[in-house]
Amino acid sequence: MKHERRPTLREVARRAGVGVMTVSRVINNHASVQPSTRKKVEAAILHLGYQQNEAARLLKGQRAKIIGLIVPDLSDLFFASCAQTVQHIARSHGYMTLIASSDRDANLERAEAELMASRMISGLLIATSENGENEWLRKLQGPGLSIVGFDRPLLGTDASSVLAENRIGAEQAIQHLMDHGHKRIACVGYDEAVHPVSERIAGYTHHMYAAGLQPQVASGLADLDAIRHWLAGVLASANPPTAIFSLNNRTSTFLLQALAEQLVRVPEEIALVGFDDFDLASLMQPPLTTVAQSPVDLARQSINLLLELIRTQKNPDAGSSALKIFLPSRLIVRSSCGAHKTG
Amino acid sequence: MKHERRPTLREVARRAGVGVMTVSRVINNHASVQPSTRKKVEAAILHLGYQQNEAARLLKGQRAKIIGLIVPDLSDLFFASCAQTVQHIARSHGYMTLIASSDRDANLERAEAELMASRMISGLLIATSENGENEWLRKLQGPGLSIVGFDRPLLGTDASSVLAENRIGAEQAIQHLMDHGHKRIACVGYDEAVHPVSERIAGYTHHMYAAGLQPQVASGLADLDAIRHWLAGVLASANPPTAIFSLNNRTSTFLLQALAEQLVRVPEEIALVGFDDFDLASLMQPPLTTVAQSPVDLARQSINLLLELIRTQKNPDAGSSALKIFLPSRLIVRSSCGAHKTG
DNA sequence: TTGAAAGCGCTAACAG
DNA sequence: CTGTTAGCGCTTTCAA
Repeated sequence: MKHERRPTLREVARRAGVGVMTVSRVINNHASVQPSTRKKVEAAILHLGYQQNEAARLLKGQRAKIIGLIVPDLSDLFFASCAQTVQHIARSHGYMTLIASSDRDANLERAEAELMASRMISGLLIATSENGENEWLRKLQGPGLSIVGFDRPLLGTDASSVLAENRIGAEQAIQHLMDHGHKRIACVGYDEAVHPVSERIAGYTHHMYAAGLQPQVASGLADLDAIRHWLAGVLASANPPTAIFSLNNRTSTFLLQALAEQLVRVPEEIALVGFDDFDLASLMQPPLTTVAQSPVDLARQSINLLLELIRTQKNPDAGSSALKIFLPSRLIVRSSCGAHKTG
Repeated sequence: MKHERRPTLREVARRAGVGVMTVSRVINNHASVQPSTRKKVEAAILHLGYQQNEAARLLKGQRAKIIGLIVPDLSDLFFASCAQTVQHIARSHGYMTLIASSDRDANLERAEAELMASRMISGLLIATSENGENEWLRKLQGPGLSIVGFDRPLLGTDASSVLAENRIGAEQAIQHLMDHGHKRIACVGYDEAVHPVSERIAGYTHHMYAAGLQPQVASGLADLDAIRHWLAGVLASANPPTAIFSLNNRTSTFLLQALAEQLVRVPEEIALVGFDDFDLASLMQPPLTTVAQSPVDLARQSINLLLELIRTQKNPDAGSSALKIFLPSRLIVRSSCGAHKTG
């Protein structure tokens, strides 16, 4: 089989009996082209199966019809769902998606972002792992490259971001527990440096204080053993908590496991509410009450915003400040909180 | 802030006091360049922070340092883990990764693949959703574009693929159940048209026959209600199965749920082994015995093979046939199969 | 071993 | 409204 070169603009032009610029104009929906001419050109394009050569466009300084997506960890189901949605919507707008995991490393994230930028992507969607100010990002935000943050704000830049209502979500959870009479509510988890988690902790803490209760947060507990150890400790204390607010879905399942091991009945002896819903939450024993946030909604809003920025070429150079869009979180009441009685 | 153009080959050449071609040669490690010249050029490159302009290279017919990855569903944890690994290894070799979900649609898959190919990617990694012959893929396999399949073979092409031992995995599971005295073993699941699942069914069926037992497969059961209905049916039958082999991890969890609802004790009354391990399998009640296959290994082997093909530019045009690499699966014995006693 | 020239396919700028 | 020209930054070809 012979290697067929793809037809070029020139060939289309010749076949349509016009100049190359006319064809270029037709393709880019530029200015006015006589309808009759346009017809001829379109016929030729169709006949030859012409497709733009992006490399040539790039060389002329145009942007690639590609958006970049950077997440902390692609094998995290939350971000995987985001990626699925982003890619889906991007495609429907004619964009392909370049993906990268930052492995929770701000330096790697920066390197990936710069690599993407050097490839002339049109937009960058980023769930940053940079917990501090993001100075380098500002420099990438050149003309033509739109940037949107999601799940975590882009501190120190004027890029907009789409975030979940982590504070309010935590308050909902705590309030629910309070409504059921709990006063000693512990807060457990890890990754407290990342924005969503720190917001949850803040929501918890403030809400406890507001109710005149003493917050009690145990952070840095990332694995089952750490949870076991912490649990044994509080169970042996004078006034063990009657309820636990778990900051991550991993800790939620570990807590369930550890509580079962220590023969603590949930929710009778200790109630549990976890942040972040997950597939199997309803199949746990007992079914887990969670604060849910939808990765699909988050991703949809983010990519739509990004596409909108690309379309309008709104360069926030003019000192416009970072817009923050918050998405609601929702308390899904199952059994582990004690609101429904199990068996 | 002024928009700084990136330095070009010409500028490097001028600074080094040589011609552009010399610089190009240095960059591409071409033929012989006088060491002293090379030194000067390298210094200039470093000083100016020169980076290649890929668009220009593409225009000259070179391949982009990009690999494409197509999976059926990015929000499936198995494929998400693959994506994470692929991207990780690709990056370490200087490649970025373009990703797409085919949404289990062979036509969409084809469109994505062609789009990627038209972007001059160097390699394509694909877990195909085309259950039949893959004629169009053959045409993409031009010179310069290497293709590797993973998880599912690329039928009708001479592209190699990396697969899991689905048949043997199923046999392991069935044999384990037989070793514990089970004779009436049902096989339940869905997606029986996709290669890995059909292989599991084949493994199950053959192994049952080989042991002189009657296979009993119920397929197309994709949700909890379907599972419930099926279970109620078999429980009411004259000779209900004493063990179930679940083809998908979704069905495994649904079965656990349905069995609990019908007050069937696992593993005492019915034993259960599921295909595909997952994060929470060990935290289920009872902990699930599963046949595990590692997405990380699968992805690693696949991307490494692909990178090797790219490196050697092995064009299988010469009629070399599709190589198939099989990765072992592993039976993880927990409690649901009855080998360990719970409580 | 090195350099000069040609041109990949496209679009911006200018002519007509 | 339409066509011509001039490169974008690189690599291939050919000459020195």
